[in-house]
Amino acid sequence: MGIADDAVEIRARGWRTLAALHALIETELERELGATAGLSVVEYTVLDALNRQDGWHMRMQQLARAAALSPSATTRLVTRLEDRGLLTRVLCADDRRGIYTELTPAGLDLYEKAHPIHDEILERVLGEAADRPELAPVVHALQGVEAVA
Amino acid sequence: MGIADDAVEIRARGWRTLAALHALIETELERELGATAGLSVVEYTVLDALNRQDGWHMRMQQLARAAALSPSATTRLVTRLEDRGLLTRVLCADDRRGIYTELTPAGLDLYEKAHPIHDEILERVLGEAADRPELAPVVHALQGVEAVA
DNA sequence: ACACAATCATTGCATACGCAATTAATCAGC
DNA sequence: GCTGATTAATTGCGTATGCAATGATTGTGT
Repeated sequence: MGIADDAVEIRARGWRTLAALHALIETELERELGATAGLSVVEYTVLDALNRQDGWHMRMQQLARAAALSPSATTRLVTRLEDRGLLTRVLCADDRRGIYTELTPAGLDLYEKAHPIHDEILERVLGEAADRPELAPVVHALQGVEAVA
Repeated sequence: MGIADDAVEIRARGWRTLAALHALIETELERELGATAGLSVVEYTVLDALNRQDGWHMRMQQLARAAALSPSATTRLVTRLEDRGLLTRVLCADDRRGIYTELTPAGLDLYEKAHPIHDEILERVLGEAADRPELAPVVHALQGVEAVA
C-alpha cells in the first residue's frame, strides 16, 4: 500500500472516529436531557444558541446553522418550542422577510436548569471517551478549540 | 469566571465544534454519495463495514454499532439493502437467534464505485475545514487516530 | 416605475429514525 | 429435562427530518 492509499485510509478512519464519538455523545445527551429536562439535543442547542446571544435575537437562518438543520426543520423546531412557550417569534421591522426568535423567561429558566446537566453529561462522556485509545486523540483536540472569532 | 467555569465552557465549545464538523462532512457526503452512487451515508457505512470484514459476515448488532444505529433502524436498513440486492441475510447455524449479513457481488461493485467518491469528498471537505480556525484543531487530530486494536 | 431575479421562511410529501412491545432462540438453575 | 431469565432481531407507532415547491418580501437593472 502506497503513501496515497495510506492517506485515504487515515482520512476514512478519522471520519469513522469522529462519527463514533459524535454518536456516543449525542445519544447520551439525548437520553439524559430528555429524561431530566424534556429537551432533545437540537432543542437544547437552540436554547443555548439564543442564550449565548445574551438577550438578543436570532434569525431563523442563524438558528439553522447553529443547529445544523435544514430551513424546514428549523421552522418546525421553532414552532414546537414556541408552542411550549420557551421562545417567541418576532417580526423584525427592517426586513419583513426575516423572523427573529428570542427566549422567553420560561425558556431561559429551562435552559438554566438544563445547562448544568448538559455539562455533567459532557464531562462524563468525554472522560469515558478519553480512556478509549481510538477516541482519545480527538477528545484531547477538543480542549484546544479556539473561541469563535 | 473561575477555572471550573472555563472547563465547562471549553467542553461545550469543543462539543459544538465536533458537532459542526460532523454535520459539515455528513451533509456533503449525503449529497454527493446520493447523487453519484444512490447511497446514503449510513448505507455506505454498512457496505464499508462489511467490506472491511474482508468477505466475512457480520451480525446485526455489530452492524448497528458500526453505523451508530438502533436495532430497529438496522433491521430496516439491512432490509432496504437486501431488497436492492446489495447484501444477503444469512442464518448462521451456531446461534439461530443471530443473523449474519454479507455483501453480494453487486454490493461489492457498488461499494468499489462509491469508495473513491467517498474519499474525494472527505479530502475536499477536510481540506476546507482545515482552513477554518475553529475547526482546524479537530481536523488535524483526526490524522493521528490510531488503528483499531 | 416596473419587471425579474434573489432571499427568507413556510408547507406537502415521503422517508428514516428511536422507543417499547413482541417473537424466537439460547442459557442458567435446579 | 424443564421453567424462567436473557439475548437477538423484528414490528407497531409516533415523530423529526430533508427536498422540492410555494408565498412573501426585498433588491436590481433598465
